[in-house]
Amino acid sequence: MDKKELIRQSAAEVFSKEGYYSTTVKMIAAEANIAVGTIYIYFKTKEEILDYIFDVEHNKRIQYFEGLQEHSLGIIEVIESFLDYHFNELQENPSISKVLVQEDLSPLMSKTKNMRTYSSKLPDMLAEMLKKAQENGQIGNIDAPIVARLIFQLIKGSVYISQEKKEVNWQNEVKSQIISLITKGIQN
Amino acid sequence: MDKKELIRQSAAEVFSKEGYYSTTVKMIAAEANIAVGTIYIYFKTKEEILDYIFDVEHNKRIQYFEGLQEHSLGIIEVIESFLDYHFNELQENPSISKVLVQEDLSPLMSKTKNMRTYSSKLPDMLAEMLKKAQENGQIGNIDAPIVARLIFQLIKGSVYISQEKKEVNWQNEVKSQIISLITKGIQN
Amino acid sequence: MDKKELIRQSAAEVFSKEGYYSTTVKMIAAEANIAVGTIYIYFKTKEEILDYIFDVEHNKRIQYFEGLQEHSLGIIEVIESFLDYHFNELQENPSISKVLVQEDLSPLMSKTKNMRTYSSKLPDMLAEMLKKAQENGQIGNIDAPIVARLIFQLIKGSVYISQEKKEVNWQNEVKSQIISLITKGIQN
Amino acid sequence: MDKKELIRQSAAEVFSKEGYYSTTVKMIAAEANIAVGTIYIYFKTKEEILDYIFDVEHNKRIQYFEGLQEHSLGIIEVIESFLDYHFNELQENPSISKVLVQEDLSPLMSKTKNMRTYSSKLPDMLAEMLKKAQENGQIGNIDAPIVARLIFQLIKGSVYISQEKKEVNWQNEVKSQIISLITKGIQN
DNA sequence: TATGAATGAGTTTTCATTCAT
DNA sequence: GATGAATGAAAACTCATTCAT
Repeated sequence: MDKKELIRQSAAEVFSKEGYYSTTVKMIAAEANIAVGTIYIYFKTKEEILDYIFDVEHNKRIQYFEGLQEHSLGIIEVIESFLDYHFNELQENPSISKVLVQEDLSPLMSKTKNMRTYSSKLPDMLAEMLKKAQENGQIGNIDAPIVARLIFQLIKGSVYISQEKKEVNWQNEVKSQIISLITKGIQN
Repeated sequence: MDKKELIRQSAAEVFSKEGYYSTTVKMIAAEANIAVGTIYIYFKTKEEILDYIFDVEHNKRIQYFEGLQEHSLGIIEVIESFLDYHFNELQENPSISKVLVQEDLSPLMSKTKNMRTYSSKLPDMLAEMLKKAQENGQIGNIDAPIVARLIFQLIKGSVYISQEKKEVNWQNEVKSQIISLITKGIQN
Repeated sequence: MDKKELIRQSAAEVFSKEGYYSTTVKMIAAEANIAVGTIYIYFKTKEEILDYIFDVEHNKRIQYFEGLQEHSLGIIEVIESFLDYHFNELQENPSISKVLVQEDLSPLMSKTKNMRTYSSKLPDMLAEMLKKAQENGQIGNIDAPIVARLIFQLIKGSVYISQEKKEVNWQNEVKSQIISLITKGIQN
Repeated sequence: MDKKELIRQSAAEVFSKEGYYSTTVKMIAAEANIAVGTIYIYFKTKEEILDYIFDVEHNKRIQYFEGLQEHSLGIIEVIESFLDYHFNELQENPSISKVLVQEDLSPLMSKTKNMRTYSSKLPDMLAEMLKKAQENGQIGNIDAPIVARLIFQLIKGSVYISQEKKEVNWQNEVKSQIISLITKGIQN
């Protein structure tokens, strides 16, 4: 397997369990079954690993989002689709999702470029879509940029809420409640 | 002024600017104009300071919440009141609010007992109120515990969204959009 | 004893035995019987310790030199005096003298500011004195700046030559040969 | 070109710019356009490369010196010849000369055998010649071993002095001042 | 021979915590 | 109680050296 990829996944695994700051590079190396030095062949600093995790995941989401736009779906369906994607990822890659949410929610914590860049790109894309839906009369009179951000807060928050109970039913319930809240919330 | 209180506020100030892990005890001492050693008279560890910040703030909020219950307000008014309280705090004590949200959102990150305890207490209280409102027919058919949690995610998220622009108008707009989203979202 | 002074001397001791690069901060701490961390209270980096050693020693020499100028001595006496001072230091503080010479001779090695600044100041002062002596007809037709530098090379070199044999007689002989070489060398 | 020779020159190039300790084996490999592993086919350790540079250069000088002896020149001419050789090398192979002088001047720094061996061999040969010249009455009453060493200090020092200005004139002036200083210095 | 990814011991530096004053 | 110098464990990161290809 590609070493960089191995490191990315191992790092996410440990970050999600311990948090970025409590994770040592040695831990990541142990998780990946490689030597510390090897990590530094692929990444200049520990922070760069976190950056890379964001890079990859955000790009995946942005691409997914862009893909959605081509299908001329209603705004509700778009949000629903994205939530599906999100919950799917959460189940398949719980560690990476957790890292993504965890660190993204503390923008004050890290000064990394990537994190800042991405953390507004996705909401901005959604805002754009909300605006169009508004012009089409699909949804009510809302402040698109703010509501877009609120929606992402709900999506991110779902990671924590999901964690409280492990049952699949709970996760589905969380998703359906978010959908319901948003659907009704953006109507006129 | 009470030393413990001085430390709490100074710590919150620095935590909010630098994040918990990047803050050194020396920085807190400098901010408080006292010696490092003094901090260790009032707190056993650095983590205990963070704990204490949570302790105080959560208690304030819980008390405020309990106070609200006595006034037999409608659920929407309760939420609105709490949001008022929250945004007021955000303006008066931006640093403490930021710390509260920042570190609370990463339950995975810190192993502190207090934080875990509190982070579900407030949602549980709100869930209780939502349930009653539901029984009264005030609101629609929702999953109270989940929705309560989602509402708190929105409140927490508002700290970040508020930060994007400094204007008071923006803050008011954020608040009103949250209210609107929730109000419509929990109707039948 | 002053801690900074203790560190300076301990560092010089180890540097002189092992060389700057082969010396670890742990070694310095061990030599000084203190903890590594203590060193970092007084110095920001390992390099700063070297810098400080230079700072102190060069300043001593510059002051000594300036003191000599007030006594309106002949140029030969000045050089002789400085050599006396130099050999005296060499005997009393062999480690510091060695470090001084060792690292000063490798200007390419360290990019430190102090070292560069000082390493030409002393020769420049001597050049000035040589020039005046020349104008007075005390000495012959030489290129003052170059000869000043050559004289310092001889002085520095004497540290190594002195090391070959430990006998005091050898050291005296080295000194007297340097004096003789210079005295005759700068005559007409 | 011979690989070992290529490595020697590339290493000298980098050593002269960065100093021995700040040079990594990777840098040498990059300079030579070969792989790190290749270096370890020809040299067992990094130190051995430095050793080899000394080896080659000292041998060149010793051979040159031995060649001089066959021409039954006067001592002054011998020194002058050697200086010519030295300054010529300095212009043609500045990097190697710098390394030679830089690292050789710190016998305390490296524990290498070769360096120690050579650093006294050349002075010893010169001392021998001085002694004979003394017996012939060519020069005055000096301490041959010491003066021989002082002469080499001047030669080595010239590398640094030469560096201060790039003009050829300056280099010539340095050489002529050294000759003059020695010539007059060893007369009776 | 030649390669360069992998190794891990060893380095500098930081910082929570202690304790003599 | 208050101080802040001292501590040393632990962190991030480096780099000479090895070895499978």
